Amino acid sequence: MALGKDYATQECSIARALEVVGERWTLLVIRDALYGVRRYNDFLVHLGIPRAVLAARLQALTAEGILEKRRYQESPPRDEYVLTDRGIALWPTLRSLGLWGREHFGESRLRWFRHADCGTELGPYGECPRCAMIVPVPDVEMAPGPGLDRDPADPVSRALLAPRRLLEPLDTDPRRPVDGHPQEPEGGGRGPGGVADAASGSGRSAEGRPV
Amino acid sequence: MALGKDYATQECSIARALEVVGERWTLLVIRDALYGVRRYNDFLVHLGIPRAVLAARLQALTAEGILEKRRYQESPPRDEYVLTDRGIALWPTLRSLGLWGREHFGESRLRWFRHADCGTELGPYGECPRCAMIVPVPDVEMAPGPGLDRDPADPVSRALLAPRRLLEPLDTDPRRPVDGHPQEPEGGGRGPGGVADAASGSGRSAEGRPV
DNA sequence: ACACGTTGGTTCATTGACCGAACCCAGGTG
DNA sequence: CACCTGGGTTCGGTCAATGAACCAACGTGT
Repeated sequence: MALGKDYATQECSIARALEVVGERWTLLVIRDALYGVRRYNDFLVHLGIPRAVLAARLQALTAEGILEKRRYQESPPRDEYVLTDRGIALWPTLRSLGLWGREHFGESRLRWFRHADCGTELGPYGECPRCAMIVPVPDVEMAPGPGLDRDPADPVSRALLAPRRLLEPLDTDPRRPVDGHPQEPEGGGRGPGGVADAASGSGRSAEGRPV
Repeated sequence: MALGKDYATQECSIARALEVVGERWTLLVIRDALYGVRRYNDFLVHLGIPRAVLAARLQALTAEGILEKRRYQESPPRDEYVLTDRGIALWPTLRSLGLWGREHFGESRLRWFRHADCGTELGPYGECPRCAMIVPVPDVEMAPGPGLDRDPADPVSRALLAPRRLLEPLDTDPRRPVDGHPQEPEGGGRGPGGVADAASGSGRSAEGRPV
């Protein structure tokens, strides 16, 4: 990896982490993966990243055990890149970084993050203030804020406008069948409806509060 | 800044943040600043960063309001770079990133971070489990762990071996007069009553916040 | 007086990463 | 059989990073 030569002399977990995710685009790829992006082409159009760079990043992240490449259909062989636990564990870091960016450089709020179970907006550490717990990543619901463009050009941004849970597979092609939900085997009335389920919770939006 | 052209199209606070701190070396400079490094030469020898790159990073960080360049002596004019509140606010992000690096790629523990008031090790979000509060950055005490090299080559790493609070100015030159900051004799056992300084009390905005 | 060290830079040639565009290939589709 | 889509690889041009050298202001030793 590019940074290894120099960062290796740093005896520091931060430097070690940056060797893995510190290159350009890498954290944005992981962010997109948290948002549900899984396919090469979706990363490509959403990030506007050069193809060669994206291929290199996906390969490196797979080699580091942050993404997992897996085939989701055979007939025309198609692969998707899914976050592993190691990748999902970066959520607090990205949450923290995004919060810092908004507080110090953002003019208006672009996205809300709420606890899907109760609709309460997450605190700075990804906790639900009402439930007094750290919200598991699949239970974080993402919704567009007032500052977000309501009519983006690319289909991935368009698909991300609907309120949705983190990690929920993004479907930009309606013909593609939704393969069984990897997470949330929870029973309470929350069926494997995917996008439709998240949209049905839009009535809770009034409960969100600005920080 | 280098990444602005492409990241600007990303409507995302994470991308915004990465425009500011996403370039190579930048987060390591901020990490060192949190550890108490303040002088050009100390950054240089500790990071092993090319001089031109360090100068560019320090200038950019100063322009972004993350560092503040200030003169600490006149006779030979000498400047130091000190973290602003905006820079200190990156502590949770760096803490989170370092934790991820250690848990997933670190073989042994390199540093401890404790609540200086009670000696309890910090939790994953920078909180003190015993006091049930987010520990203000100047009250975080850093101590070397078992995996850290006990006899490093450069004087900055050597100075960082002593247990010390974050933001406490590092002094690699014993002749340098300490301006208003009580200086810690090396190797000293330390108690909760110690150092009460840390740069005009910045970073205490979250003091006592329950978690 | 004068050489030399320290701090904080700048300049410069070389290297390496990033960039966009073009090309490629396997497997459908009309 | 031409053409489209997904998922890449290849290739020249550009731009930033690198390390070494140079610079300048000030102090210190002799």
